[in-house]
Amino acid sequence: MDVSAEIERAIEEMERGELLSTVWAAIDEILADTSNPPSPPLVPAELELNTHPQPVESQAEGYGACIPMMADPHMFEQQNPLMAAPTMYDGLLCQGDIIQPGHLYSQAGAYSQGQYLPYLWPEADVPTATAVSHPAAAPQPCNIAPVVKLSEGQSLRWVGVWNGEMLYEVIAEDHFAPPVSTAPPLNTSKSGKRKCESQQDENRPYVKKPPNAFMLFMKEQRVNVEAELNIKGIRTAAAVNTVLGRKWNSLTKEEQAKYYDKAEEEKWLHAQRHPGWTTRDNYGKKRKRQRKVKASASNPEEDTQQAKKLCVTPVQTAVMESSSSLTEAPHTKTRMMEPCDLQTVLGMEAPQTQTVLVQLPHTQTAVTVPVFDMCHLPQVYEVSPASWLDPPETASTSLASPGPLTLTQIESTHSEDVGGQVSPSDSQLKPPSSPHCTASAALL
DNA sequence: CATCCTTTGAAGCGT
DNA sequence: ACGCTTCAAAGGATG
Repeated sequence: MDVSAEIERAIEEMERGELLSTVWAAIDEILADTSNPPSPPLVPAELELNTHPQPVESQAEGYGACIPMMADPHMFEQQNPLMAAPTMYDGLLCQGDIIQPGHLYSQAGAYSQGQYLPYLWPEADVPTATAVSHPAAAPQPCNIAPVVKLSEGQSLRWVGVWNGEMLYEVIAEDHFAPPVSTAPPLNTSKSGKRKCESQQDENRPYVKKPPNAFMLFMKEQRVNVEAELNIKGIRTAAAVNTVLGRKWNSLTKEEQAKYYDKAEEEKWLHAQRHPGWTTRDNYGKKRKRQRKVKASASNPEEDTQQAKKLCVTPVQTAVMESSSSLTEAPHTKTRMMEPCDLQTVLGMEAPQTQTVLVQLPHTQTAVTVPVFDMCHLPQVYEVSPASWLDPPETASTSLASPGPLTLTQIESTHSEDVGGQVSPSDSQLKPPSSPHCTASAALL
């Protein structure tokens, strides 16, 4: 017997409010199974969500290094084309006051030098319109990390993205102390040198710049060029790079565009993994020998101070991801996050997960209230766009024609899967290229 | 062992 | 705004 079909049929016969209650009851039930102490009361259908800026304390580092939610309430007022359609998350989380991925990104804004990357949460001085446009048409997040209030004394706090999915932690309101990150340094370069000076001071990894288009091209073509040059007895990297530079310049715009797109994608991912990071953090850390000698000779202590100053950004983990019609945005593709990245985000081992797909009525996309229980068998709920289950539609028709409400128990995945880079998003229900917006929650 | 060399592009920095 | 500097990758060469 197909359990999913049975559930779907039962759901179709239910009233909406009853259904929502049932959904949340199911969620709560799993929470109760996986949490200790017991889960809070059932969340009412009129789920209260707090999208206003939430002061987050004790998050300067580690797992809790969630973004400072210093947001501007007006950010949610920014119009996104997606929002012209029926609200995503309608009913469950929307009602005009819920997490709306489309609102997590602002539309307008220039990506200018010296400002912030699209996905950054500057510490204090960001005006409302700091949002940046992703050159590759990615949506832009606003400077908000919403806190979803689940019920009395319990909320979801966004902690980052894992495998392209939003991760939330379930937080008790009296339990805001985040675990200390055990994430290993991200610098996996074989040399291990050139770490940020302040890393040792603040135990923070040196985050390298994302590669630009040419770097990606070099990476891809290096082997070929090396093979060619090796025949001639030329093996120095400098010589190879010279050839690669010529090859790059001989490419057509269309050929180069592929690498520019990829670079934008890499940049976006990089910012997802390292919110708050800018190239400024590395600036001056890798000086030429001459400069370094000069600097250290002049005032080494000042250098150290400068290094500290340059690397003040905490490891922030909150990243939002949009979805829907922005199917061409690089970030909408299915991605694998290394276990160590998950550690960076969550500050702990990749959890075992159980996934539930919830498709909401009158919605084209639904919200996720997935839960990671780090102590027991974690539960992950995944709410996916209706398009995952329905035949392909255009974005507009999909928005205009809400799909049926379904609640599907998908499957359980285990930490081995995560370690093997199989994530909740790898559910067979989801076409890899489908737009999606999901969230996960860590239950602490 | 740290840095140079060599390329292009992105971004920081100083003027 | 403009120009210069730094850093991304690579690995042999150099100090």
